[in-house]
Amino acid sequence: MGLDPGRRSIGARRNPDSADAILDAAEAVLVEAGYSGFSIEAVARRARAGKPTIYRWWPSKAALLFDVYQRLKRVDHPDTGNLEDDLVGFLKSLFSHWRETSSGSIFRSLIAEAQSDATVAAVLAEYTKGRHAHTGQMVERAKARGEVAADVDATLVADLVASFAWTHLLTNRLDADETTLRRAVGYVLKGIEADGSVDPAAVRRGRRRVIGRVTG
Amino acid sequence: MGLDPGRRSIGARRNPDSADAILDAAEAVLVEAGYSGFSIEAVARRARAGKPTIYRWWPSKAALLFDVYQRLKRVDHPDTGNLEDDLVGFLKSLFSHWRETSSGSIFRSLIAEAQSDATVAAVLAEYTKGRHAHTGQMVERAKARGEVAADVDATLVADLVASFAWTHLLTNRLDADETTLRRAVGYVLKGIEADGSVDPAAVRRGRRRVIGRVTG
DNA sequence: TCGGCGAAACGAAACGGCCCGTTTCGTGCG
DNA sequence: CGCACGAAACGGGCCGTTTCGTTTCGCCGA
Repeated sequence: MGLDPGRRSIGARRNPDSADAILDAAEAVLVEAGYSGFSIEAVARRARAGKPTIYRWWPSKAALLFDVYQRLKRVDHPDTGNLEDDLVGFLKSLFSHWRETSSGSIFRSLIAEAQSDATVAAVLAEYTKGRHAHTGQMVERAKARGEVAADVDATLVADLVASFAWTHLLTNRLDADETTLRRAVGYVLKGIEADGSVDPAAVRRGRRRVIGRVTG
Repeated sequence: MGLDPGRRSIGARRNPDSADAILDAAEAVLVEAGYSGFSIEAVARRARAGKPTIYRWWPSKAALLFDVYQRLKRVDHPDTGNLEDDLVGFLKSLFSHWRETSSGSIFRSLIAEAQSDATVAAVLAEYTKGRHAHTGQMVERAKARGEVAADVDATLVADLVASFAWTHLLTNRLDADETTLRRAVGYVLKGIEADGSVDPAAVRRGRRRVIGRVTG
């Protein structure tokens, strides 16, 4: 990960469970006081630990955040044999995971931190790249089934779906119901014209009418 | 907006251009030092102004940020008569606007700030709600043209497109070329099965049946 | 028309408070 | 002994507020 390089290095004699206590405290502080109240000093106070101890194990606030986030393991998403169900299930469980554990707050904080710390941004970029690849596998499986065309950009589809999740996390809209999630995924997979109920002539008419009404 | 309530109130005698100088300084500090270097004291130093002057006019750092952002007017997007072109043009000009002015840095900072300040989050939510409505108008126009079904959720489409823009801003990926933007918009409008030659039977097999679509 | 007065906004400086990241010191344990 | 630890304190920065003396106008009476 690159954010906690020297951790558990060879020379380290011991680390009883103070590290775990610190991670516990960090999570608690983050949940109770929010990102604005999340400081190394606050974590140290809560863990009854010294600041130098924290700095010995984590080089930055973000590294600590990242470790806290990764402690909360995420459920792996089953292969339903159908891309839409795969993606809806993914969003559903991700939303509830973010809502019902402290993961949501922590990940929000990580994204915020990345906006003011380039090294965090780099780590976050690498992490999300991996996540996108993972989500993209759902599309790849659909390709293998012949469900979608082989030239579909799986990463881009993952990007669209993950982007939807990110902004809903960042703007306190994790309460979207399954119908909305399914509709959103449906748009990406089948488009908004999917059932062909639209008069093609009208569409063609609309496309030709390009002139005029510029400034809006 | 609610973030700068007393500004230019009746009793205010004058505000020569110190306010503008402060906004200029704020923008400059943000561009040169980034969000992490953006502090009221730094802005005051740069503007050769006193901190109380800044606090007299803006109640918080975020309010100042918001004013700086709104000073940079955005081009209104022309009606091309075609939804795909409307949305691609929207993304293209938004990306270049974020890339080539300081708007990108500022908006990133606003989003980050919203993660630790609830009042900022509320203002940002209202702002983006309005932006979504604006983007949704493109879909509504397409409905009026008969280009898309009348029961399409215009806000949700706007949400998908804007989410894509947000995450690309937040993860330093504003360099997407027009092909990628067009492909992303194409997925949302026409689905991922539209751009390739795929066996329709296989598609239908994988697809869930859509029932009861109401036509306009 | 003009001069002066006072209110309001200003720049500068300093306040207590919090947090940063680091250093020092005494303790406990292998 | 050697090392990790908790605790305390370091200088530095920014927070939001207060105080102080100055400047800039609007108002009003001469």
